[in-house]
Amino acid sequence: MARRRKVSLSPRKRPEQDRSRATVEAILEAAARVLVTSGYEAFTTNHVAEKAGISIGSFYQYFPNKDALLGELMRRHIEEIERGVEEMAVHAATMPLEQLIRVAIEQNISSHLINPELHRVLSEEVPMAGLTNWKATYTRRMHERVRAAFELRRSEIRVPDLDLAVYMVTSAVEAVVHNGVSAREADVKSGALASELARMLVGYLTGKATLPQRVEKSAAE
Amino acid sequence: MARRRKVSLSPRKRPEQDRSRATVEAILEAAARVLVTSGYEAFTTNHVAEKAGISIGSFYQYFPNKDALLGELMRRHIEEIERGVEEMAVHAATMPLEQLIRVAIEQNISSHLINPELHRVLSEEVPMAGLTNWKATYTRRMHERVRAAFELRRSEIRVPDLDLAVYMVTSAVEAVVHNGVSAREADVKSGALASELARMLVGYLTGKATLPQRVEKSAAE
DNA sequence: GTGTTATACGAGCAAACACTCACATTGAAT
DNA sequence: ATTCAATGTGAGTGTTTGCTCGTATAACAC
Repeated sequence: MARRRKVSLSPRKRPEQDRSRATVEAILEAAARVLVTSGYEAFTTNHVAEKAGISIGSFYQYFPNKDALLGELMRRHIEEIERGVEEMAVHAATMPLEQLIRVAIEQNISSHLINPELHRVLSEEVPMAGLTNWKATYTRRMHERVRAAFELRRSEIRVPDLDLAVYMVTSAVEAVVHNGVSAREADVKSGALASELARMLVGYLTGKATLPQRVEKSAAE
Repeated sequence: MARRRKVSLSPRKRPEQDRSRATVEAILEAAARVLVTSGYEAFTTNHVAEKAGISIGSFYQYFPNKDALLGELMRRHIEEIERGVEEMAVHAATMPLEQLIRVAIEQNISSHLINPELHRVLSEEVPMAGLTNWKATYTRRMHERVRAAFELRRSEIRVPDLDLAVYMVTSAVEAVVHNGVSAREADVKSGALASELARMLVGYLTGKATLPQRVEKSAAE
């Protein structure tokens, strides 16, 4: 691997005409496709350029280096997720805790289903060293959001340390959903995983555990 | 990066004399040290050999390729963890559910504290492609263990689907502890994280949530 | 001692890959 | 029609790095 020299992550040149904007989009699409179908191992600048149907020279007209491409890809992916979260948050602002939890879990599941394999590769395979850590920023923002929502419902919540509770809940939801998308696909689709997770978290937060509902033979979706 | 040719992961040659056994140990120690101090990026065969104080030629006497070194490192790490789990399991075989959960959580925390940074690098940075997936095997074994423990206590547990519950519990514990070791270090040390996690899981499994205990100003440990 | 095997060495090979550069083509404004 | 900036090209360069192989030394057997 040749040493990466440049640290700049911003594009070398702004595309001005439609032709070049299309080139940039083609690169980003090909990049996502390569990651999804062949994993990070096959993610080389030459390979992406080839799959995008452009020359390697054109690639470096718009991206200063490989990391910049990865960064842009990740930025867009997170942007897409946060759009969904934002919508949900507005809509759910006044919901009671129990319903809020349920809606938030379903929102998280939707995020994971936008492009599951891309999401998996981006969060598991791509080495974070050397590129702005989008994930950490996303986690922090999510933490703040959840904390605010909990504070509005503080009287219902019985935990010794609200910050710790926020950490527990976000960490558990993310892991259970993230792994569940591949390991418990059926339960994700039927809604069983979401139900169980909601029950777990509501019980934890309110101190009043609810008994599991009988789940119908999944006539869902 | 030169293409990796060999697929064999077993050592090329067995060390027979003490001298060579020491070489192998030196390599493995240096490898762990490199991963911990400089991350996977700096993990090159030449670099590891240099840090181990041996020549690159000697390295390839005992490891057919780079992945074999990573594999052996991971195998040993998981072996160490499973020794601890095994001990705990014997000791906790007849405990009531609540206590079992608590002990298991503390066991998981111990595992993460053996060598936290090595554990982090191995599970987050090292690319799994091309090396026997130890993690999947470990997860499967853990799943079976937990399932057996739950079946022994089936009457206390109120969930619609035991397998799903096993997945939820293992997934949540692993994530909360794994991330907690770096993100909530103080709460891990004080035991607050373990308490909260236990409360969460017992409530989820039994349907009877316990109220949070007043946690003393952490005179713990 | 002599022969044999295990161990150690490290210069250098071959492939991979990020990235450059000199040149070609396109498009739009004048 | 001419000009010039925007865009596109791909062979080639420099570097990294996994790994080999010819050779040297140490340990052991007799």
